[in-house]
Amino acid sequence: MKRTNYCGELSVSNVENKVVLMGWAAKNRDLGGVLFIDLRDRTGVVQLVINEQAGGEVFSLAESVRSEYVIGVEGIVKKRDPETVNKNIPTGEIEVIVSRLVIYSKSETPPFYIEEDIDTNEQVRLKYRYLDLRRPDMQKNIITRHKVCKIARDYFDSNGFLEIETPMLIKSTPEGARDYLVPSRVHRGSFYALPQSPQLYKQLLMVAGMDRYFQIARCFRDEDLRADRQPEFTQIDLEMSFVDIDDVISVNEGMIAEVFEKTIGVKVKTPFLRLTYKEAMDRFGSDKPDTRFGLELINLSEIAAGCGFKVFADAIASGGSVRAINAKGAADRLSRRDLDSLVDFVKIYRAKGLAWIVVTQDELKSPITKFFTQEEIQAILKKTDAAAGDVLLFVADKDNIVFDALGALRIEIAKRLDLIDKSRYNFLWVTDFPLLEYDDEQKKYVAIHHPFTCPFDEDIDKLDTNPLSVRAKAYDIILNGTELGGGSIRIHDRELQAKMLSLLGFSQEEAQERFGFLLEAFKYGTPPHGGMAYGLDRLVMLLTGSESIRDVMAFPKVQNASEPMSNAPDTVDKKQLMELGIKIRETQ
RNA sequence: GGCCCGGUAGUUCAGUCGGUUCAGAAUGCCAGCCUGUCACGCUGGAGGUCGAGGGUUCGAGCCCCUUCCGGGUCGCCA
Repeated sequence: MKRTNYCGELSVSNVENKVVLMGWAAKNRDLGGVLFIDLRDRTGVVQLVINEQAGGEVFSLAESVRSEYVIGVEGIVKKRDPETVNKNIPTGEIEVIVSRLVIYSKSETPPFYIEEDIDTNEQVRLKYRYLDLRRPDMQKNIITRHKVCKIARDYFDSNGFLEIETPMLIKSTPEGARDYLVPSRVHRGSFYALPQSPQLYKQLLMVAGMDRYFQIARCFRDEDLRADRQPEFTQIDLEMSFVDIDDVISVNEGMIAEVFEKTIGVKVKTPFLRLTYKEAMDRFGSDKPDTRFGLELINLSEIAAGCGFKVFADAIASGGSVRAINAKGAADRLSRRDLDSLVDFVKIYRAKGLAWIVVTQDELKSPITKFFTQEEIQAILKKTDAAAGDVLLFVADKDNIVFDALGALRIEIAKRLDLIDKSRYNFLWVTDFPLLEYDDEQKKYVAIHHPFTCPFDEDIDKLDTNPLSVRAKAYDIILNGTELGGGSIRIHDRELQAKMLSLLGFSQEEAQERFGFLLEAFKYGTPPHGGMAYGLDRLVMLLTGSESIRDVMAFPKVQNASEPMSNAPDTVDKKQLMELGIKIRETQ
């Protein structure tokens, strides 16, 4: 038998056609003299009908079919009687009257139902991932992922980009995430690293005159996992020559618009909103703000400076700030107990506490109002636009703690009060990031983006005098509070690159040792260039409405970075280790 | 590394104060019956290392300790 059609593609237009279908038996309904089987393949399900009188052999064979048997059938497509139409499935108007049936393989009873919206422990799903992936919603996710890749490829191709592969076995980079290392057999004691991103190679491709590059690139970072983070993930990576920020942004807005329209039919408006890093932090306490709801931060430092409440006054005196969120009209939805739990919530972010004022018609309920003068209280109420029914929530600390705590609190409150409109797709760019930050632990400057990011032209002078004030030509693209991707214009000047590396604490020798090949390349004519990279998995996660990146990866890893189906990683033969010159040392 | 949540039939879960009724439900599975079902129905049946180990107790699914596994999160992720 040779397949003629897919199950889900049959319709009334196929009525009276003789068809051959292949797939998995999803459900049997044995009524005695007539037997129904739902046949499922990638495209959907269709009902098979086997009548007893149609032929004893086919019927008895069909009676032995169990869930997930792989079968092939030949039959005639028939229109169903109106009273037997199933409106719940797309093929519900027709059915296939089976005349031949082949069982290609039997199946043990699967450990969970092969259907949408199962309520099964993820551990079990991952152990039997091939069964999980057989479920329609997982198939949809994987198909969407394929479409995104295809659309991105076509888009970049038609915009003059070349798809170029870069190596997976590369030199270890000293900064950034922890590398996955691969021992070299030939060079005993030496290691390759798996790429955290194709960063240096794509820049070298620009030096090589490829002009526009893209790649759907696998990347590796040996860091702890999250719902939206895997140690092995995929980037849509691109780089362009002779461009500045606006060029990169507009090419990418076009790509995103096309992806959203062609996958989920959402028309996104371009150009996207742009926020500077400073504005994003001031208003949302985050460099990846979710703008689907309000609850913006309000800076009360001016009012609180020198006030009678020591916690506030001290925070400001030591260079920090006091900021607040006004949860409008939430007074009757946030009980005293809820407020206590919010106090605990902000402590996760190292805030020492959370002060609050509940505004009612005739009084202010709060543990802190007694520390303020009437004037100060009035100023606070005015600045926060407080009205009866509002709840004001304050954090006072160093700026970064205030932002972390209130930024997270903002989202937490929005979730609890159900303020988020899930039908919206709020894209925005965050720009004007600082180039550097000071790492107290390492006692040195570190690049916020990476060491190849170009500073603002007008800030270059300040590299020597006030490095922390230098802005970077970097940009992140944010969707609904998730960082989808980011990039930058790169340094293309050898001197400036060398200066950056020295500012980051690399000695001349170290810089030469680690990045010598890049600096060397820059001697030979380097075009101005820049680009960006998307987290493909996150993008698909948002497109499919998935809660976890694992739901859009065929074979993801779990929190301890292992893979439950194959049980990777695993020990290897002594012989393999011998060849590599590796000995496992027991640690205590 | 820290914090929070979870682990009981194949699956999803309930299990009160530690005690008879505590080895339970639903679903799935198996068998029989059934000619229009589509969550088919009816009758019957099988199915358990209560994650593991230790402790307290006359007695532990339940209390205590240790440990393993999974999820979330902080740190980490240029």
